[in-house]
Amino acid sequence: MPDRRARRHEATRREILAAAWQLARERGLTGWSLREVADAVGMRAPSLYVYFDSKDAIYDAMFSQGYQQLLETVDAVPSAEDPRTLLRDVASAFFDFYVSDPARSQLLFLRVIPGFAPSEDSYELARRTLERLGEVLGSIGIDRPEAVDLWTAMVTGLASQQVSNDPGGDRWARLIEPSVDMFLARESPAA
Amino acid sequence: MPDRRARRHEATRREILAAAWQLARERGLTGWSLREVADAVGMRAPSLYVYFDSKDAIYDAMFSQGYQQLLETVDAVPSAEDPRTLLRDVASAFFDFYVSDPARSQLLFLRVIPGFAPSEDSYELARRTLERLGEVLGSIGIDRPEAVDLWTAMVTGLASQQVSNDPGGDRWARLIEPSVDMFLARESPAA
DNA sequence: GTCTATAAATGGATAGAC
DNA sequence: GTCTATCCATTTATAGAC
Repeated sequence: MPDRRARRHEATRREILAAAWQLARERGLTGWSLREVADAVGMRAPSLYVYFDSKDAIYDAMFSQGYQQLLETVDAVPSAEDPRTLLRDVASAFFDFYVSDPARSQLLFLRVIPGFAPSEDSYELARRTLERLGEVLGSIGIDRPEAVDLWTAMVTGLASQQVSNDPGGDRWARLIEPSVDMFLARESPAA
Repeated sequence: MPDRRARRHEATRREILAAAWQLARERGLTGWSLREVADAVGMRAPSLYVYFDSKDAIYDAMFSQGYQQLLETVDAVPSAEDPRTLLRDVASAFFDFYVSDPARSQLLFLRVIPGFAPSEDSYELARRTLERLGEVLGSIGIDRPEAVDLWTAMVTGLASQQVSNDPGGDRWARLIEPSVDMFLARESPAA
């Protein structure tokens, strides 16, 4: 049972990540230091290096965790036969995901941190997550790559505008349904 | 003619801003220091304080300059009677503006710099610029606020995806025309 | 695994001579 | 207006004792 120590180690890693997320939400994705993370978990900064090789390694773990959460979010959308229903549900889920944590969205969807690039593994997870999103759209016949690209642009655009220009409001949230209708009118006129 | 000195002062300010833009493009919006800006213009860092009160003051001037450029970009779009033509031109102009300088786009459209907020004046310029954009859309009958919001979300979404997921390519650029058609099909079915 | 101590660098900003 | 000198804070990261 050598797992005892390994499990504790993993738990502490998670605790550190949770503290980093909290700080990122409060002061911006790049607005926190290792000292502050250490304080938040009751450690001194150097001790963090037992769990992460560098600050960028923390960002990388956050990146990975964020895409894991997105994957779960996508998978949690109830399947539906009706394209309109499914599209609305997926769009809402993604929109909420994006808006509920703008710092996370900056990390996952924008290149905001100077010098940081996700590791190979993390990038692969991101790729798989977006691929899954494509599969969900494919399940209702949206399978042209251009259609998928158009859909992602539309939904990320709505969410990004909501965050930047009406934080806390619903000015762009209210446009999800009209957008879905607009999209469907083009992509599956039969429906 | 006390302008001599004032004009030189203004010219140096512009030179400093140009250096800051250059560094922002090369190393990311927040990936540069005052020392580096000073080096780039052949000064020492403290001398910059003759021209700007702080680093945030430089960001504020960049913010203002960026929206000024966007205003000019919008105004440079040839007026057209045909909605489809005008929408395509405005969308392309905005898309190019966004994609051609991602660091500028982060500054203007995303809240990326911890602790920085534009001054009252700069914010007012931003507001006026976006208002102008609304007027251009209004000139072809797109005047419902929801329609304008939907349009901005769509175009910023396309540009943002282009920058993040296919830098240097045209994967989302090719979707501008289809997007405009999709939008028009909804907003002015008569056309 | 956690600590103290400290390196080593960098950051923005100020004081004061010239 | 520009400089040198320097402050003072902060940062990430390492060394080594416990």
